[in-house]
Amino acid sequence: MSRSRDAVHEILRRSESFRSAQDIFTEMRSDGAKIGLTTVYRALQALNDDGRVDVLRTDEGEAVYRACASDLHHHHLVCRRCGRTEEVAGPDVERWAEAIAAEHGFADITHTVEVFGTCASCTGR
Amino acid sequence: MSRSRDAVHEILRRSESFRSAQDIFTEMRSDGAKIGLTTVYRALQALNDDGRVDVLRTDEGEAVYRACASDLHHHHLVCRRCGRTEEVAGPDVERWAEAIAAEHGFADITHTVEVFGTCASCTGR
DNA sequence: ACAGTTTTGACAACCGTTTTCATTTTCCTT
DNA sequence: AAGGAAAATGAAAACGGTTGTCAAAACTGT
Ligand SMILES: [Mn+2]
Ligand SMILES: [Mn+2]
Ligand SMILES: [Zn+2]
Ligand SMILES: [Zn+2]
Repeated sequence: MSRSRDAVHEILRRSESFRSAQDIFTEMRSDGAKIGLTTVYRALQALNDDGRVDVLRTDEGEAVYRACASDLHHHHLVCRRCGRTEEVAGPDVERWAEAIAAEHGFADITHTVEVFGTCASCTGR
Repeated sequence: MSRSRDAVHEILRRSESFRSAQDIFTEMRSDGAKIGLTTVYRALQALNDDGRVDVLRTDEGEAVYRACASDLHHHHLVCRRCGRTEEVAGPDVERWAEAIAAEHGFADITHTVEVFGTCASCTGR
């Protein structure tokens, strides 16, 4: 797997915010690329397995993807209006998750933390 | 809306962990209740609107529900093995979310924080 | 060039959720 | 109690995102 995986990754790297599979598919097609929706899904899934993209679920249950800017563990601050996304580090949250888990006897911890809000430029309008 | 909403709420209150709509529907039917899947979905949605149940999405995108033990804002510590769930308060996380959002000029903040791990009794085996 | 392997994409199948709509139940006014 | 408006219900169809199928196409090394 390589040709189309790179193409999908490239789209994601050029994107400002999270994108859905269908969304990516549509853009590639209208750019003249001859790619199938299935392949887009496969590429996204492979990229995610390799830790090169983050995936998160919208409240409506759609999976949206974004190329990670940093290789390190991080979280997201997403504008619910325009989709703009900041990657933020959260040492405090990490510690909290570990502590609260230990306190309840839970091991082998992972966590999901997403913050949603209205970004500065969207607040103005 | 009332009869079936209460029934669904009751199922949830008796449950130890998060339950899916289909799951609840199956249990109610095999208990002899004459209820439709649609009504279960409507009940869950109403209960969630009223803040009486929490909903979260599994990694597979299925919505799972649980009656809130506390009326206050809280988060979840979920055993990925057996589904056991603890409700945990996180003043530190709340502060962190507010701070990180303000720092980036985001307003009108909400956040989702879920911690997954293996609970004490599941670790033993 | 050849055979073997991997990748691809049109299409169908899937699964959870929502919509539709006709029927039933509940509630309110006589 | 009777009648009628309003809300609730459920079977079935529609929907939307995702995954599976399978034959064709693109690579791989020899
Ligand atoms: Mn990221
Ligand atoms: Mn809860
Ligand atoms: Zn914005
Ligand atoms: Zn457990």
